[in-house]
Amino acid sequence: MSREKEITIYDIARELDLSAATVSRGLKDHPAINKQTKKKIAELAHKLGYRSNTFASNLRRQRTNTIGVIVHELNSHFITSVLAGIEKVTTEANYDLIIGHSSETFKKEAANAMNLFHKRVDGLIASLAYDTEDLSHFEPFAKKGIPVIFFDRVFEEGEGTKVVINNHKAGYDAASHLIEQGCRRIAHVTANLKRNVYADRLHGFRQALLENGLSYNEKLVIVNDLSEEASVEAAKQIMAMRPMPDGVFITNDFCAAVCIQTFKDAGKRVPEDIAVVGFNNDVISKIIQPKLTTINYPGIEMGEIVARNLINHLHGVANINLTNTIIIKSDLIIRESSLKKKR
Amino acid sequence: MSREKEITIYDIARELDLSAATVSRGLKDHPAINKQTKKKIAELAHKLGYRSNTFASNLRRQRTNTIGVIVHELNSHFITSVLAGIEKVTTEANYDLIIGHSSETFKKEAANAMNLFHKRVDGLIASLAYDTEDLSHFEPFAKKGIPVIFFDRVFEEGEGTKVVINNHKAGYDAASHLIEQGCRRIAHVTANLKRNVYADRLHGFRQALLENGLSYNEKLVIVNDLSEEASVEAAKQIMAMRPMPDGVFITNDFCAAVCIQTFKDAGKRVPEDIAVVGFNNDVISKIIQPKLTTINYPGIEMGEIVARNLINHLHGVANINLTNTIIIKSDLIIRESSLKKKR
DNA sequence: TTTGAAAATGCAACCGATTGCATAATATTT
DNA sequence: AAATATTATGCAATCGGTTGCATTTTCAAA
Repeated sequence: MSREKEITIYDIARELDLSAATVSRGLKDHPAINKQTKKKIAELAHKLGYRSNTFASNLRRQRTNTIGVIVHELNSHFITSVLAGIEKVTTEANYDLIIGHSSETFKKEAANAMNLFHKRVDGLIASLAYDTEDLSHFEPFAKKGIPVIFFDRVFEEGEGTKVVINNHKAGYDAASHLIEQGCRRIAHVTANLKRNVYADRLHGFRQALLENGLSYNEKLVIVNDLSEEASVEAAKQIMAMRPMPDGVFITNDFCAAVCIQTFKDAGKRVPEDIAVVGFNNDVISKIIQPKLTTINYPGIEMGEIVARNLINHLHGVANINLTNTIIIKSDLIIRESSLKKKR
Repeated sequence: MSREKEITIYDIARELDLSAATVSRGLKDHPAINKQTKKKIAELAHKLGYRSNTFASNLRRQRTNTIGVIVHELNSHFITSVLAGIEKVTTEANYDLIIGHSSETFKKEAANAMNLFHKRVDGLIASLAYDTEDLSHFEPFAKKGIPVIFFDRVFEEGEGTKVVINNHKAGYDAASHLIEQGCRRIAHVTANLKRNVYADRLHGFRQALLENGLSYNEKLVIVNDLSEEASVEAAKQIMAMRPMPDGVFITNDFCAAVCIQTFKDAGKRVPEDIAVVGFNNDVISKIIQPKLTTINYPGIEMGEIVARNLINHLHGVANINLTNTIIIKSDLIIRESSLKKKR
């Protein structure tokens, strides 16, 4: 394990009988440097295994070329898609990424925010945890003028820029589809209504009912934490409702999958006895039986849009403080779990 | 957006009429500094909103207190568990984490490795991509004496330290269980046999067959890439085998779920017509119908062990170059998909 | 009061890349 | 050949924390 000495621009400068300034400029293709010189520098740098010292550079330049991302979880298809989109754009723009996840807790979210703040990210992208109820942990960023963009799980009253899907429309579409399939008594399983995504979907859901002459009944709305146990429980509650609902809009595919399983275990048929619409278009939606009708989020596009906006702001070609909300469209994907009418 | 000035130790030193050296030592609880002084420093630092400049510190100390992690994917329960374990240990030891994922391609894995190398991580933890066939991209680390530990997907011939589960035993257990359930013609769906995890499972599988007086038939072994399409295809191949196998050991839960679905669509009953054992104990294994018998990896423990070993090495209290392989046990979790004998 | 040891603090040289400004080298024009 | 413009390079300060060694302060022992 022979520890090689670290090569610096000074080593290169000495060997080529140049100044460190020239080497520094040469390495980053500065126009004032002679092409021949640049070539010699690049070659020697490569030969010696030179690697730029980011710390020295960051220290001097007072920026990090790093963007922080805080997500509520990693193990969802949607989130990894968004990350892929962010990654694509940031990589192209030569920014590094630091990803933190909050495991859906406010505490870890705040800790992550502080951590990224201390790491001096140039910008931050965040999706809020399940129980986050104020944004004070992002204030240090605002004070230092570090841009923050929220996506998906946002705080509607909050200041910053937000990128979301039209959750209201998604809820409206889901309910309309169920009604169109002949459902007349539709339940809804959702989560923390303080979170915009869930509240908006509920509003859309409700509007669709009312517009179609159905009544909106709060007793048919179940709020839980979308865990496995809670999902089983929700399914049981639904089956115990009298009369039993003939359709349900469940705001999460995993939860929907568990509910369907529970329905089936109890001898109910999906979609005949009860039609189900989920949310997210997670991998699971295509594997379960019957395949799940769901709402598709364009994760990659969302990630790209978020990242692009942030980077444009950092480059000064746009200002996110002028934009407030960007809405991305989402689609209903119809599969068997909701098809009462055979086509 | 008032951009606050950044506070440095010099600001604190000036205000308290101390030297920067004392402030620096005071902030990190150096024993030579007077308790009163430390307190004053800490208070003022807090009051002014001081944040340490990592770049200056890293530049001077020539280390980063950062550990790099390269995984093949993020969206698996196993991987996120491992990450949680790593995170726990590294956080306690005050190390930061940079996580990169290769999307199962060698190319991205190598790019990630270079990136982490340039970021000067103090150590690296990696699980190899599907198609990685040599470890030359990790050589720069070796040359600089930066420790690298591999987990799960490793290169058995490779130098470095490895942490794995006993894949041979897992394969053996899976096959033994199927045999014990009365299966006599058992197929196996697996992936790239150059990857240790798959090769070892196959060996164990084979040994169990032979020990139980069954013959090992290569024609019953399907090698694919575990994608959705490949899984459907594999299931069809199995159904086309004559006579059709009465059991199958599939080395991935997702693939197993798709196969089961395909079997059911074709009118085959699981486990009556064909018993299925998966691998990973992914969330999905509990949702599908019938629930999937599978092998459980202790992800969190694996992450903790990997991280602990790395950090001990960095702290000089252990030397990973002396250890070669650490094997963690795994268990067979029996659910309905393999239970031919009713209990 | 002097002395010695222990405790607390300061000095100053790093770490390596960047960049405004000055200067040198070369090319172009009179 | 001299003067001017153009191109290429160098000087030196700067970013902010760290650390070996020197120095000062404090306090107890002689």
